[in-house]
Amino acid sequence: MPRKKANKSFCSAARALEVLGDRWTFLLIREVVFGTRRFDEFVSHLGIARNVLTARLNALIDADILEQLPVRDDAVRTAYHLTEKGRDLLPALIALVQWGDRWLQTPDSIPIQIIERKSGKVLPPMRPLNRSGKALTLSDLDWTPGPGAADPRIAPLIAAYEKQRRIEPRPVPAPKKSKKEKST
Amino acid sequence: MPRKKANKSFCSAARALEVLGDRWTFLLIREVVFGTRRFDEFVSHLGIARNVLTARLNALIDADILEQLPVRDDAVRTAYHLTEKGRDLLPALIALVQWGDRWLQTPDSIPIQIIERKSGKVLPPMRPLNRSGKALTLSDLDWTPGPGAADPRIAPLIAAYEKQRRIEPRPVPAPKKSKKEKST
DNA sequence: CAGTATCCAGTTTGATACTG
DNA sequence: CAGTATCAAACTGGATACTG
Repeated sequence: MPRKKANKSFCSAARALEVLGDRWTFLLIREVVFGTRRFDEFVSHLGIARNVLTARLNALIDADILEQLPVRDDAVRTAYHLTEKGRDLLPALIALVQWGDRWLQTPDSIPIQIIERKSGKVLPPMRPLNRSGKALTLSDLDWTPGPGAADPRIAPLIAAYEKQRRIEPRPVPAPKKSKKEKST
Repeated sequence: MPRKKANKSFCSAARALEVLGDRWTFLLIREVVFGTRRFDEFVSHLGIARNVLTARLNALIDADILEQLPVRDDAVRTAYHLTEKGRDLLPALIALVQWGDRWLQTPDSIPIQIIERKSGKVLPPMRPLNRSGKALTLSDLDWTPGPGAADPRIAPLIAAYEKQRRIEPRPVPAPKKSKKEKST
Protein backbone atom coordinates (compact mmCIF):
# COMPACT_ATOMS: atom_id res chain seq x y z
CA MET A 1 0.00 0.00 0.00
CA PRO A 2 1.94 3.03 -1.20
CA ARG A 3 2.18 6.35 0.49
CA LYS A 4 0.51 6.43 3.84
CA LYS A 5 -1.59 9.54 3.96
CA ALA A 6 -0.86 10.09 7.60
CA ASN A 7 2.86 10.12 7.05
CA LYS A 8 3.24 13.86 6.95
CA SER A 9 6.84 14.56 7.43
CA PHE A 10 7.96 16.86 10.13
CA CYS A 11 11.24 18.17 8.81
CA SER A 12 10.83 21.52 7.16
CA ALA A 13 12.67 20.61 4.02
CA ALA A 14 10.92 17.30 3.70
CA ARG A 15 7.62 19.13 4.02
CA ALA A 16 8.74 21.58 1.42
CA LEU A 17 9.57 18.75 -0.95
CA GLU A 18 6.19 17.18 -0.38
CA VAL A 19 4.84 20.20 -2.18
CA LEU A 20 7.66 20.91 -4.59
CA GLY A 21 9.26 17.56 -5.17
CA ASP A 22 6.91 16.40 -7.84
CA ARG A 23 8.32 16.05 -11.31
CA TRP A 24 6.00 18.70 -12.76
CA THR A 25 5.55 21.07 -9.88
CA PHE A 26 8.94 22.57 -10.04
CA LEU A 27 8.70 23.06 -13.78
CA LEU A 28 5.42 24.86 -13.27
CA ILE A 29 6.99 27.25 -10.81
CA ARG A 30 9.81 27.87 -13.22
CA GLU A 31 7.25 28.68 -15.90
CA VAL A 32 5.50 31.13 -13.64
CA VAL A 33 8.75 32.79 -12.65
CA PHE A 34 9.42 33.26 -16.33
CA GLY A 35 6.06 34.79 -16.95
CA THR A 36 3.86 31.94 -18.12
CA ARG A 37 0.36 32.64 -16.88
CA ARG A 38 -2.20 30.57 -18.75
CA PHE A 39 -3.36 26.99 -18.70
CA ASP A 40 -2.69 26.20 -22.33
CA GLU A 41 0.67 27.89 -22.25
CA PHE A 42 1.72 25.40 -19.60
CA VAL A 43 0.41 22.58 -21.74
CA SER A 44 2.27 23.67 -24.81
CA HIS A 45 5.55 24.57 -23.11
CA LEU A 46 5.76 21.43 -21.03
CA GLY A 47 3.70 18.81 -22.79
CA ILE A 48 1.98 18.02 -19.53
CA ALA A 49 -1.33 16.14 -19.59
CA ARG A 50 -4.25 18.45 -18.96
CA ASN A 51 -5.63 16.52 -16.02
CA VAL A 52 -2.24 16.40 -14.37
CA LEU A 53 -1.78 20.10 -14.93
CA THR A 54 -5.10 20.79 -13.26
CA ALA A 55 -4.09 18.73 -10.27
CA ARG A 56 -0.70 20.37 -9.91
CA LEU A 57 -2.00 23.88 -10.31
CA ASN A 58 -4.63 23.25 -7.69
CA ALA A 59 -2.08 21.76 -5.33
CA LEU A 60 0.07 24.86 -5.70
CA ILE A 61 -2.91 27.09 -5.07
CA ASP A 62 -3.84 25.03 -2.02
CA ALA A 63 -0.27 25.39 -0.83
CA ASP A 64 -0.60 29.14 -1.27
CA ILE A 65 2.34 29.24 -3.64
CA LEU A 66 0.31 30.30 -6.65
CA GLU A 67 -2.82 32.36 -6.89
CA GLN A 68 -5.25 32.95 -9.68
CA LEU A 69 -5.81 36.59 -10.46
CA PRO A 70 -8.23 38.12 -12.93
CA VAL A 71 -6.75 39.33 -16.18
CA ARG A 72 -7.33 42.99 -16.84
CA ASP A 73 -9.61 43.70 -19.80
CA ASP A 74 -11.08 40.27 -19.42
CA ALA A 75 -13.98 39.38 -17.21
CA VAL A 76 -13.52 35.64 -17.65
CA ARG A 77 -9.89 34.74 -17.95
CA THR A 78 -7.55 34.34 -15.04
CA ALA A 79 -3.80 34.18 -14.76
CA TYR A 80 -1.51 32.32 -12.38
CA HIS A 81 0.86 34.35 -10.27
CA LEU A 82 3.27 33.63 -7.47
CA THR A 83 2.15 34.59 -3.99
CA GLU A 84 4.51 36.10 -1.48
CA LYS A 85 5.16 32.60 -0.19
CA GLY A 86 5.92 31.50 -3.72
CA ARG A 87 8.26 34.38 -4.38
CA ASP A 88 10.02 33.57 -1.14
CA LEU A 89 11.09 30.28 -2.71
CA LEU A 90 13.59 32.26 -4.72
CA PRO A 91 16.63 31.60 -2.52
CA ALA A 92 16.03 27.87 -2.50
CA LEU A 93 15.41 27.78 -6.21
CA ILE A 94 18.50 29.74 -7.04
CA ALA A 95 20.63 27.61 -4.77
CA LEU A 96 19.26 24.52 -6.44
CA VAL A 97 19.84 25.88 -9.93
CA GLN A 98 23.37 26.80 -9.03
CA TRP A 99 24.06 23.33 -7.69
CA GLY A 100 22.66 21.85 -10.87
CA ASP A 101 24.76 24.18 -12.97
CA ARG A 102 27.88 23.11 -11.10
CA TRP A 103 27.30 19.37 -11.01
CA LEU A 104 24.77 18.36 -13.62
CA GLN A 105 25.77 20.51 -16.55
CA THR A 106 28.88 21.13 -18.54
CA PRO A 107 30.02 24.70 -19.07
CA ASP A 108 28.53 24.47 -22.56
CA SER A 109 25.16 23.15 -21.56
CA ILE A 110 24.02 25.70 -19.02
CA PRO A 111 20.68 26.86 -20.40
CA ILE A 112 19.95 30.00 -18.46
CA GLN A 113 22.06 32.39 -16.50
CA ILE A 114 20.73 34.32 -13.58
CA ILE A 115 21.93 37.89 -13.69
CA GLU A 116 21.46 41.02 -11.70
CA ARG A 117 19.15 43.24 -13.70
CA LYS A 118 21.04 46.38 -12.92
CA SER A 119 24.58 45.27 -13.58
CA GLY A 120 23.93 42.39 -15.95
CA LYS A 121 26.43 40.31 -14.01
CA VAL A 122 25.95 36.66 -13.19
CA LEU A 123 25.08 35.98 -9.55
CA PRO A 124 27.79 34.45 -7.41
CA PRO A 125 27.02 31.07 -5.82
CA MET A 126 24.81 31.30 -2.79
CA ARG A 127 26.40 30.09 0.41
CA PRO A 128 25.24 29.90 3.99
CA LEU A 129 26.64 32.82 5.94
CA ASN A 130 26.90 33.60 9.60
CA ARG A 131 25.71 36.91 10.98
CA SER A 132 28.97 38.55 10.15
CA GLY A 133 28.67 37.52 6.55
CA LYS A 134 31.32 34.83 6.68
CA ALA A 135 30.68 31.81 4.47
CA LEU A 136 30.20 28.53 6.31
CA THR A 137 30.71 24.93 5.30
CA LEU A 138 29.26 21.77 6.72
CA SER A 139 31.90 21.44 9.39
CA ASP A 140 31.21 24.96 10.61
CA LEU A 141 27.62 24.03 11.31
CA ASP A 142 25.86 22.22 14.06
CA TRP A 143 22.26 21.34 14.79
CA THR A 144 20.33 21.88 17.92
CA PRO A 145 16.83 20.76 18.84
CA GLY A 146 14.17 23.39 18.21
CA PRO A 147 10.85 23.86 20.03
CA GLY A 148 9.31 21.01 18.06
CA ALA A 149 12.10 18.51 18.50
CA ALA A 150 10.11 16.21 20.71
CA ASP A 151 7.85 15.14 17.86
CA PRO A 152 8.21 11.39 17.36
CA ARG A 153 8.77 11.85 13.64
CA ILE A 154 12.08 13.55 14.26
CA ALA A 155 13.10 12.56 17.78
CA PRO A 156 14.87 9.28 16.86
CA LEU A 157 17.16 11.04 14.46
CA ILE A 158 17.99 13.76 16.95
CA ALA A 159 18.70 11.17 19.62
CA ALA A 160 20.99 9.25 17.29
CA TYR A 161 22.76 12.43 16.37
CA GLU A 162 23.34 13.52 19.93
CA LYS A 163 24.65 10.07 20.75
CA GLN A 164 27.18 9.83 17.95
CA ARG A 165 28.20 13.43 18.29
CA ARG A 166 30.48 12.52 21.15
CA ILE A 167 32.23 9.92 19.04
CA GLU A 168 32.32 11.78 15.79
CA PRO A 169 32.89 15.47 16.59
CA ARG A 170 31.90 16.65 13.16
CA PRO A 171 28.62 15.63 11.60
CA VAL A 172 30.27 14.54 8.36
CA PRO A 173 34.02 14.15 8.37
CA ALA A 174 35.55 14.32 4.92
CA PRO A 175 36.32 10.82 3.65
CA LYS A 176 39.94 10.15 2.84
CA LYS A 177 39.28 9.32 -0.79
CA SER A 178 39.69 12.59 -2.68
CA LYS A 179 37.70 13.35 -5.77
CA LYS A 180 38.59 15.32 -8.83
CA GLU A 181 35.92 14.87 -11.48
CA LYS A 182 33.33 17.60 -11.69
CA SER A 183 30.21 18.09 -13.80
CA THR A 184 30.17 14.45 -14.82
CA MET B 1 1.60 5.37 -19.77
CA PRO B 2 3.36 7.34 -17.06
CA ARG B 3 6.75 8.91 -17.14
CA LYS B 4 8.44 8.86 -20.49
CA LYS B 5 11.97 7.71 -19.90
CA ALA B 6 13.37 9.99 -22.56
CA ASN B 7 12.00 13.08 -20.90
CA LYS B 8 15.18 14.13 -19.17
CA SER B 9 14.75 17.68 -18.20
CA PHE B 10 17.24 20.26 -19.20
CA CYS B 11 16.83 22.89 -16.54
CA SER B 12 19.44 22.55 -13.83
CA ALA B 13 17.04 22.69 -10.97
CA ALA B 14 14.62 20.31 -12.62
CA ARG B 15 17.47 17.91 -13.12
CA ALA B 16 18.46 18.32 -9.54
CA LEU B 17 14.95 17.49 -8.44
CA GLU B 18 14.89 14.40 -10.61
CA VAL B 19 17.48 13.06 -8.22
CA LEU B 20 16.39 14.70 -5.01
CA GLY B 21 12.68 15.20 -5.41
CA ASP B 22 11.65 11.77 -4.29
CA ARG B 23 9.83 11.47 -1.01
CA TRP B 24 12.54 9.32 0.53
CA THR B 25 15.66 10.62 -1.10
CA PHE B 26 15.75 13.85 0.74
CA LEU B 27 15.14 12.15 4.05
CA LEU B 28 18.06 9.85 3.33
CA ILE B 29 20.35 12.78 2.72
CA ARG B 30 19.19 14.36 5.91
CA GLU B 31 20.00 11.13 7.74
CA VAL B 32 23.49 11.05 6.29
CA VAL B 33 24.08 14.68 7.15
CA PHE B 34 23.15 13.80 10.69
CA GLY B 35 25.51 10.87 10.81
CA THR B 36 23.42 7.86 9.91
CA ARG B 37 25.66 5.46 8.03
CA ARG B 38 24.20 1.97 7.98
CA PHE B 39 21.43 0.22 6.09
CA ASP B 40 19.41 -0.91 9.05
CA GLU B 41 19.74 2.44 10.76
CA PHE B 42 17.96 3.98 7.80
CA VAL B 43 15.30 1.33 8.03
CA SER B 44 14.68 1.87 11.70
CA HIS B 45 14.82 5.68 11.68
CA LEU B 46 12.61 6.10 8.66
CA GLY B 47 10.48 2.99 8.44
CA ILE B 48 11.34 2.74 4.77
CA ALA B 49 10.81 -0.58 2.99
CA ARG B 50 14.08 -2.41 2.44
CA ASN B 51 13.71 -2.76 -1.29
CA VAL B 52 12.90 0.91 -1.66
CA LEU B 53 15.87 1.82 0.49
CA THR B 54 18.15 -0.25 -1.71
CA ALA B 55 16.87 1.50 -4.79
CA ARG B 56 17.23 4.98 -3.33
CA LEU B 57 20.69 4.37 -1.96
CA ASN B 58 21.84 3.03 -5.30
CA ALA B 59 20.35 5.98 -7.11
CA LEU B 60 22.23 8.35 -4.84
CA ILE B 61 25.44 6.46 -5.38
CA ASP B 62 24.88 6.50 -9.13
CA ALA B 63 24.31 10.22 -8.88
CA ASP B 64 27.60 10.51 -7.03
CA ILE B 65 25.93 12.12 -4.04
CA LEU B 66 26.68 9.28 -1.67
CA GLU B 67 29.55 6.84 -1.60
CA GLN B 68 30.09 3.62 0.28
CA LEU B 69 33.28 3.56 2.29
CA PRO B 70 34.74 0.69 4.26
CA VAL B 71 34.30 0.84 8.01
CA ARG B 72 37.54 0.76 9.92
CA ASP B 73 38.09 -2.37 11.99
CA ASP B 74 35.65 -4.19 9.78
CA ALA B 75 36.54 -5.98 6.59
CA VAL B 76 32.95 -6.52 5.56
CA ARG B 77 30.78 -3.61 6.59
CA THR B 78 30.51 -0.38 4.70
CA ALA B 79 29.13 3.00 5.58
CA TYR B 80 27.40 5.64 3.50
CA HIS B 81 28.98 9.06 3.29
CA LEU B 82 28.33 12.23 1.36
CA THR B 83 30.63 12.90 -1.56
CA GLU B 84 31.89 16.37 -2.32
CA LYS B 85 28.97 16.77 -4.69
CA GLY B 86 26.65 15.71 -1.92
CA ARG B 87 28.16 18.09 0.59
CA ASP B 88 27.82 20.85 -1.97
CA LEU B 89 24.06 20.45 -1.69
CA LEU B 90 24.28 22.22 1.64
CA PRO B 91 23.31 25.70 0.43
CA ALA B 92 20.23 24.41 -1.36
CA LEU B 93 19.21 22.27 1.58
CA ILE B 94 19.59 25.06 4.06
CA ALA B 95 17.66 27.44 1.88
CA LEU B 96 14.90 24.89 1.59
CA VAL B 97 14.83 24.22 5.32
CA GLN B 98 14.67 27.91 6.03
CA TRP B 99 11.77 28.36 3.63
CA GLY B 100 9.99 25.46 5.29
CA ASP B 101 10.66 26.93 8.72
CA ARG B 102 9.17 30.25 7.62
CA TRP B 103 6.11 28.99 5.80
CA LEU B 104 5.30 25.46 6.84
CA GLN B 105 5.96 25.56 10.54
CA THR B 106 4.81 27.59 13.47
CA PRO B 107 7.41 29.11 15.77
CA ASP B 108 6.66 26.28 18.20
CA SER B 109 6.98 23.45 15.75
CA ILE B 110 10.44 24.03 14.31
CA PRO B 111 12.20 20.74 14.96
CA ILE B 112 15.83 21.57 14.39
CA GLN B 113 17.80 24.75 14.36
CA ILE B 114 20.87 25.21 12.27
CA ILE B 115 23.56 26.97 14.24
CA GLU B 116 27.10 28.03 13.72
CA ARG B 117 29.27 25.61 15.64
CA LYS B 118 31.60 28.25 16.88
CA SER B 119 29.17 30.88 18.06
CA GLY B 120 26.12 28.71 18.66
CA LYS B 121 23.99 31.29 16.91
CA VAL B 122 21.18 30.46 14.52
CA LEU B 123 22.02 31.09 10.87
CA PRO B 124 20.35 34.07 9.25
CA PRO B 125 18.12 33.36 6.23
CA MET B 126 20.04 32.75 3.05
CA ARG B 127 19.42 35.24 0.30
CA PRO B 128 20.76 35.68 -3.19
CA LEU B 129 23.43 38.35 -3.20
CA ASN B 130 25.16 40.28 -5.91
CA ARG B 131 28.92 40.49 -6.08
CA SER B 132 28.98 43.36 -3.66
CA GLY B 133 27.06 41.36 -1.11
CA LYS B 134 23.79 43.20 -1.55
CA ALA B 135 20.66 41.07 -1.13
CA LEU B 136 18.52 40.76 -4.23
CA THR B 137 14.83 40.04 -4.73
CA LEU B 138 12.99 38.69 -7.73
CA SER B 139 12.59 42.07 -9.32
CA ASP B 140 16.33 42.71 -9.10
CA LEU B 141 17.00 39.64 -11.19
CA ASP B 142 16.86 38.87 -14.84
CA TRP B 143 17.59 35.79 -16.93
CA THR B 144 19.71 35.52 -19.97
CA PRO B 145 20.26 32.57 -22.29
CA GLY B 146 23.32 30.50 -21.50
CA PRO B 147 25.47 28.41 -23.88
CA GLY B 148 22.89 25.63 -23.84
CA ALA B 149 19.83 27.76 -24.41
CA ALA B 150 19.16 26.40 -27.86
CA ASP B 151 18.15 23.01 -26.54
CA PRO B 152 14.55 22.33 -27.56
CA ARG B 153 13.61 21.38 -24.03
CA ILE B 154 14.14 24.91 -22.85
CA ALA B 155 14.00 27.08 -25.96
CA PRO B 156 10.20 27.57 -26.02
CA LEU B 157 10.22 28.98 -22.53
CA ILE B 158 13.10 31.31 -23.28
CA ALA B 159 11.40 32.52 -26.43
CA ALA B 160 8.18 33.16 -24.57
CA TYR B 161 10.08 35.02 -21.89
CA GLU B 162 11.95 37.24 -24.30
CA LYS B 163 8.69 38.02 -26.06
CA GLN B 164 6.72 39.06 -23.00
CA ARG B 165 9.64 40.85 -21.44
CA ARG B 166 8.91 43.88 -23.57
CA ILE B 167 5.36 44.01 -22.32
CA GLU B 168 5.94 43.12 -18.72
CA PRO B 169 9.22 44.77 -17.69
CA ARG B 170 9.57 42.69 -14.58
CA PRO B 171 9.29 38.93 -14.65
CA VAL B 172 6.76 38.80 -11.84
CA PRO B 173 5.12 42.06 -10.79
CA ALA B 174 3.65 41.93 -7.32
CA PRO B 175 -0.10 41.35 -7.51
CA LYS B 176 -2.25 44.03 -5.96
CA LYS B 177 -3.97 41.69 -3.52
CA SER B 178 -1.94 41.88 -0.33
CA LYS B 179 -1.57 38.93 1.99
CA LYS B 180 -1.18 38.74 5.70
CA GLU B 181 -1.41 35.14 6.91
CA LYS B 182 1.88 33.38 7.49
CA SER B 183 2.82 29.84 8.44
CA THR B 184 -0.64 28.54 7.73
C1' DC C 1 23.90 -7.16 9.07
C1' DA C 2 22.91 -5.86 4.40
C1' DG C 3 20.72 -6.51 1.17
C1' DT C 4 17.81 -9.34 -2.91
C1' DA C 5 13.55 -11.32 -4.78
C1' DT C 6 8.63 -11.55 -5.23
C1' DC C 7 4.01 -10.20 -4.88
C1' DC C 8 0.27 -7.21 -5.31
C1' DA C 9 -2.59 -3.30 -4.19
C1' DG C 10 -2.89 1.45 -4.67
C1' DT C 11 -1.59 5.50 -7.16
C1' DT C 12 -0.30 8.18 -11.02
C1' DT C 13 0.07 9.16 -15.72
C1' DG C 14 -0.89 10.19 -20.61
C1' DA C 15 -4.37 9.99 -24.01
C1' DT C 16 -8.70 11.07 -25.36
C1' DA C 17 -13.23 12.85 -25.41
C1' DC C 18 -16.24 16.17 -23.62
C1' DT C 19 -18.25 20.81 -21.55
C1' DG C 20 -19.27 25.87 -20.50
C1' DC D 1 -9.73 28.88 -23.74
C1' DA D 2 -9.76 26.32 -19.47
C1' DG D 3 -10.65 22.96 -17.69
C1' DT D 4 -13.42 18.03 -16.25
C1' DA D 5 -14.23 13.02 -16.86
C1' DT D 6 -12.78 8.49 -17.90
C1' DC D 7 -9.74 4.72 -18.66
C1' DA D 8 -5.95 1.33 -19.31
C1' DA D 9 -1.19 0.98 -18.69
C1' DA D 10 2.63 1.81 -15.91
C1' DC D 11 4.87 2.65 -11.94
C1' DT D 12 5.45 2.70 -6.84
C1' DG D 13 5.57 1.27 -2.24
C1' DG D 14 4.99 -1.89 1.65
C1' DA D 15 5.15 -6.48 3.30
C1' DT D 16 7.34 -10.62 3.49
C1' DA D 17 10.54 -14.28 2.83
C1' DC D 18 15.06 -15.45 1.62
C1' DT D 19 20.48 -15.35 1.14
C1' DG D 20 25.71 -14.80 2.09
